[in-house]
Amino acid sequence: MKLHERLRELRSERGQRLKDVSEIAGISIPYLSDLERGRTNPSLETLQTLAAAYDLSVNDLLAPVEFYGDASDSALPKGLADLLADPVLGGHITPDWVSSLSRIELRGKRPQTKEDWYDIYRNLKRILE
Amino acid sequence: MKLHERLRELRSERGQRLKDVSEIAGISIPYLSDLERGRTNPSLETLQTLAAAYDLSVNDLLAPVEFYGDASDSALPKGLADLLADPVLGGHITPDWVSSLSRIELRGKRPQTKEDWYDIYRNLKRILE
DNA sequence: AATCGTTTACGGTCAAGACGTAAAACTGGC
DNA sequence: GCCAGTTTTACGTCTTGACCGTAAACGATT
Repeated sequence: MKLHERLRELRSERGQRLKDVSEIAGISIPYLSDLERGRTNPSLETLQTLAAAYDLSVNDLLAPVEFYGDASDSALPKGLADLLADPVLGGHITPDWVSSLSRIELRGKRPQTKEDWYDIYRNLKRILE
Repeated sequence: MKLHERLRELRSERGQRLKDVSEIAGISIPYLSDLERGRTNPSLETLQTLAAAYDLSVNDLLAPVEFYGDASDSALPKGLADLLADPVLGGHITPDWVSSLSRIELRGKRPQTKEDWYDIYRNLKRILE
């Protein structure tokens, strides 16, 4: 997901108009429109005021955004790829689950084996679906 | 922690010189120095190349950085905040775990109750630690 | 002190962030 | 259909500040 898509998502999620966010954030309407269409990028300072307008931290605002060369989306975690390749255990796992699972990590550490991934998958599935 | 402190931290952690990072990232030495002293802020694009130079995602680079008006607590998923407030179940959960758990979602959906969060936490902890 | 390696200070430039105005694209009512 | 009102987009302009090059300052070693 690109940054400008994220920005539009946040606003439409809340059912706000450009005018509303513009007034809250103190940013002009045309510029907001430009940002949401990817015509230009916000400075870090503008990012902060936008995050504040949506009551988010900058980190949370950026969390779903894939930057070019992001380590996480270039390759699947090792064991997860194995799980997906396993027709019986992982053959039916959908792409949204893959992207959800791919984000799991603690200080750069991740599950290693396909069994571990499967275990996590089943546990999350039980709770989230 | 300010962004410029974070940048200096990353470089000194790795024992690199301005020259080293400069060559890896393709950024001039004086400008790197400026960034690390807070004389100027990087553009989002420069942030990405810096994150790549340190082999981090942009989110991980920014994770310890406190922006003005950070509202990270308000962005915590509902039940997760409850879990953290629970002294016996969640009192000992560390910040890196919180940020790790916060990323869990499927198509915008997340665990709702503190019991669900705790269940996931224990399951992940067993595998990741 | 002199030389070498590293970091900082300082100006200049030019891309692009941000805005204002105005046109375009909806939306609903008549 | 047409028209009024609202919301979004296109475009031109200004101005800030990101980024660089050069040179000076700092430090260590001999």
